[in-house]
Amino acid sequence: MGKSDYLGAFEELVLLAVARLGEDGYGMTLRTEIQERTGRDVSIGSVYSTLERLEAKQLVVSREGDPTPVRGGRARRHFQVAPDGVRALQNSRAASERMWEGLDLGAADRA
Amino acid sequence: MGKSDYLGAFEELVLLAVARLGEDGYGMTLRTEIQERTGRDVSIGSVYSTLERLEAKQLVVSREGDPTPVRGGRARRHFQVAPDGVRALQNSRAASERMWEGLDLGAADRA
DNA sequence: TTGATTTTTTTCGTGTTTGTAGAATAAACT
DNA sequence: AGTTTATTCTACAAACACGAAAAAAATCAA
Repeated sequence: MGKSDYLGAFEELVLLAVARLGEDGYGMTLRTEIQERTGRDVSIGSVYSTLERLEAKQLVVSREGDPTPVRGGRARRHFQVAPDGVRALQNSRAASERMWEGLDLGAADRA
Repeated sequence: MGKSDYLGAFEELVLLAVARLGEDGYGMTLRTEIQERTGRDVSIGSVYSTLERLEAKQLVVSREGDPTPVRGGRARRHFQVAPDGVRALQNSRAASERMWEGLDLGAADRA
């Protein structure tokens, strides 16, 4: 029942952003990374709830950021990809590649 | 509000399968195409409800199959990718490529 | 030739998971 | 206290998933 290990579309985006930003990624920067790369407008709430789901599935791990930076604002929560997250991304990419392999979209359209 | 033109993960899979099979694709064959390419077990109900959603969004079009083949069974409903569907796939691929671009998953993991 | 049976495919009904957004809250600095 | 930066909460919509049920076409049996 609905319990599948496959990534949702937005989950994959967030997970990729986490992977890209390495140890420094956190809610705010993950959001802009996605926005800049995809041109898509992303609400911060979506990012956080997705991060929570990814962490529940053990695809990412988080840690509290240093609470002593020279700036205002609450401490950051940094995210990193967990081993299962790497695998999930690899699988997802492999499946996608197989589906795109040799496909000519023009032909599909013309037919 | 929740109204986005972005493809869901499974929607993209189904749309790609439709594109691959050209004019001959219909529920059953689309299902096996996805299964064979991705190794993922797909329920027929999911395929159909997704096809309906895609058609409502005008990403695919369907037509009744010839009801005179030499075999039992109900007539087929064939699907083809519509112009908007082609665009949706292109966009989705472009975004994905930008997110994967230059990413080293091993590095993300080691960090 | 009618109607029961088999085959193939689609439709329905229902429950779960993901996606989306914004308001509320928290924690740090000045 | 006020400002800034960031996360958590809440609520609802959309997407996904499954199996049972229904349809429609062919075949078989009398």
